[in-house]
Amino acid sequence: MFFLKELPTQQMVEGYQQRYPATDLSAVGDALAMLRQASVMIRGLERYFKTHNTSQLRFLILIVIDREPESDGLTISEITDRLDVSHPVMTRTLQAMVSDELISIADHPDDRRAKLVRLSAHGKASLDALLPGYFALINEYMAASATPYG
Amino acid sequence: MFFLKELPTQQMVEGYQQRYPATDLSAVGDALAMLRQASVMIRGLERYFKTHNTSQLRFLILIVIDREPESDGLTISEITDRLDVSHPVMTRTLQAMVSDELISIADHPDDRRAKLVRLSAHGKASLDALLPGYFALINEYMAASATPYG
DNA sequence: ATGATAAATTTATCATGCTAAATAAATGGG
DNA sequence: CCCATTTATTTAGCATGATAAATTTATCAT
Repeated sequence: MFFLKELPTQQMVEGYQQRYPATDLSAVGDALAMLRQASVMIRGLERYFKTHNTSQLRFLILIVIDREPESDGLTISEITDRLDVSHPVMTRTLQAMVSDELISIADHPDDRRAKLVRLSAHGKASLDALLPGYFALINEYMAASATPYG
Repeated sequence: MFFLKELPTQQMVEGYQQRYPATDLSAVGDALAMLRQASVMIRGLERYFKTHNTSQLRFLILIVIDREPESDGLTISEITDRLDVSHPVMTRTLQAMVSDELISIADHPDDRRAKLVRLSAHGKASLDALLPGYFALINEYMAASATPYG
């Protein structure tokens, strides 16, 4: 998360420029603006998920399972590979999602170390219920941030 | 933080489009790409701060105090207003920074509820030591993500 | 076969974000 | 002046991210 509410003024960045001449000023300004915009959006999305008693991570877990319909479930490691979180966080989150009956976790038929995670009907329904609001919210944020007049 | 490593393919987004026709597809694609880019950058920046025994929040606290040289310190609320974190997080972080002698916290002369936070010489030196690498890292990320050939 | 190494998952613990509520001081209307 | 409200900060406790290390099973070279 990036916390700075008011980005540095041009003047301030130029002050740093004098001290650190190798810096590409416009790149820094663009980067800070992007970090701020992304942070505001992520906050908005997390708020949306929270009002639906879920979280972005849970939502993305549902998505990555759902978007590979040809495979019969994914292992925990496969899900972790596709999402940039640590294994312990994945373990804990999946266990909570089993409690909430969004997914099922079964033994892997070919590898006794591994487990297969599958969407439940409730999980699939939950994903379908979340998607329209998710897309709508993203569209709102992008429309709000579009530069007027080009 | 946005965790999805591989963004949805065009095909997949179009699949959703059929189900949710009001969605602006290109805006969603742009948004997901931005969220991912920002997340990767924030991770890189946090890693940078961690190798210097600090964090992005501490760094930004130093910055917001430093960038108002005309005022003799800021109150805790003023710092919190400029950075988008909760008051309890600010309290805890400032206390740790006092322990590390990066800042000083003194009674406010005009308001006994409030406190004045000032940079110490060590805090100022620490900020100066962090800035070049910070700008360099941002430049790297922005250069890496610039679209080749336009 | 067996012993070393690698892979999948979990446990333990820490770090850092949050909200709700407590405390203390300032402010402002009667 | 005094009480109600507001403001500044802190305390308490929860949620969710991380890393390090443990456990179990698989793989592979001998």
